[in-house]
Amino acid sequence: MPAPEPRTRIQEKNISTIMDAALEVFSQYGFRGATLDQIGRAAGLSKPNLLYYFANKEAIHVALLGELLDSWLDPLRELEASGDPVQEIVDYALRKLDMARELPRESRLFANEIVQGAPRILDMIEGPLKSLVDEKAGIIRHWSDTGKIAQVDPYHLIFSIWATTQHYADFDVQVRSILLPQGDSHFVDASVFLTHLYRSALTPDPA
Amino acid sequence: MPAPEPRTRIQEKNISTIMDAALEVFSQYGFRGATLDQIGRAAGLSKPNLLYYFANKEAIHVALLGELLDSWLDPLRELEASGDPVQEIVDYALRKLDMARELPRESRLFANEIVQGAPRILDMIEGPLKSLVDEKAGIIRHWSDTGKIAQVDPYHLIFSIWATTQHYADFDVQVRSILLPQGDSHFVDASVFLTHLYRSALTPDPA
DNA sequence: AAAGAGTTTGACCAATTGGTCAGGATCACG
DNA sequence: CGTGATCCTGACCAATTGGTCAAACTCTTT
Repeated sequence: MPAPEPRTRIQEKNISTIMDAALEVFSQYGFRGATLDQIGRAAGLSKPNLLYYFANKEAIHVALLGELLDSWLDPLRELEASGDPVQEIVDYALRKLDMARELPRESRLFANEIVQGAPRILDMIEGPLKSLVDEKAGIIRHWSDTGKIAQVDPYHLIFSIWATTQHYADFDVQVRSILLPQGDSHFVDASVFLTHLYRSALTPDPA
Repeated sequence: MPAPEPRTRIQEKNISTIMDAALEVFSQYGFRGATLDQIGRAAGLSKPNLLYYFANKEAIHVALLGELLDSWLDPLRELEASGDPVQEIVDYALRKLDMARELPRESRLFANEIVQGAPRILDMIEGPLKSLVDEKAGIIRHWSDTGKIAQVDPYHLIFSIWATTQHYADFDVQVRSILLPQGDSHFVDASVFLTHLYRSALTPDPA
C-alpha cells in the first residue's frame, strides 16, 4: 500500500530535510502551533516548495508519525519470551530510557499528539500499537502466572515503563529545572533508580 | 501582589465561567491551538466580553495556571515526615492517582505547557514547585539514610510518581485504546499495581 | 426615576496562516 | 545541445484570529 518511495535524489534529500525540520517544529509546538513558515525556515526551503513535496500541513505530520511509530516501538519488540524474565523487563525499561535521552523530539511529538486526543493517529494506536502491546503483555502474564516474576498486571507494568522513561523527554524542562544537571548526567541516576524500581517490584517472593 | 479580588457578583460568576471554559479548551488544544472564539463559545460569552475581563489570551492562560498550580501540589504537601515512611509515599502516589482521575483536564493543561517547554510558567517551576520538591526530597532522603526505606534517589522517586500517575490523565486516549475499560474501572487495577510497585521498591531489605 | 458605574456586543481591523498558481530556473538524458 | 521533466519561487488569495472601539444596554444606588 505505501508505494511512494522517493525517486530522484533531490526528492530524497528534500523530503528527509523536510521531515527533520517538521520533527523539530511539530515536537516543540504541536500540530496546530507549528506553521509551514517555521518548518520551511527550519528546512531552508520556501513554503510553496514544502507543498510541492507534501499535499498539505497534515500530510507532513501524518508522514512523520507513521515513519516514527515503528522505530518507537522497537524496544518493546525486542522483549523476548526466551530471556530471563526480570532482566528482560529491566532491559526494556533501560532501552526505553536510552531512547528518551537520544530521541527526545520523537517522544515529545507523540506526547503532544496523544495529550491532545491523538486525532491523527488514533488508528495506529488502536491497530499496530495495541497488537504489539497485547502480544508482549501475554508474555509477561505468562511469566507472572508461572512464578518467574511477581504477580503484576502486565498492562499497567508497561504503562509505568512508558511513563517513567518518556517523562525524561516529555517533561525535560521540569526535570532540568529541579535537578539542574550538567548535560545528561541525570540519566545515569535515572537508570539506577529505574533498575532498582523494576527489579524489586518484579523479583518474585521467595515464599 | 495578586490583589485583584473580583468585586461584583457578575464579575465573580463570569470570571469563574471563563476560567472553566478556558481549562476545557486549553487542556485539549494547548495554548496556541486554542482560540478565543472557542473559549467564548464554551463559556457562553462573546469574544469581546472575554476581553473585558482579561487583558488578552495569555492573561487567561497565566491566570489558570497560577490558580491551579497550588491545588496541583497539594498531594505532595501532605507528605509528612512524621508518618510511616513507606505508607506515606504509597499514599502520596495514590492521592496523585486520584487527582489524575478526578482532574484530568488540569493534568493535561500542565502537560501541554511543559511538553512545549513551559514558556509561560517556567518561573513557577523554578520557584515554588522546586522549593516544595526540594523540601520533600529532603524528608525522603532522611528516611533513606536512616534505613526507614530502601536506598533510592528521592528526586527520581518523585518523578516516577508524577509520571506513572499523570500518565492516566495525559495519555488517557492511549490507555483506553489498549485497555478498553468500562468507565474508570482501570483505575482500580492501576492503584493495585502502583501500590505493589512502590511498596516493594521502598520496603527496606531485612538484611 | 435618574444618574453613573458596570456590562455587553456588532462592526471592524491588521496580522497571520494554509494553500494556489503561473511562470521561470534547473536538471536529466537522448 | 536541446528538450522535456522536474524543481522552485514571488505574488496572490481567502479564511482565521487576536484584539479594538464606540455605542448600547443593564444594574445599582440615591
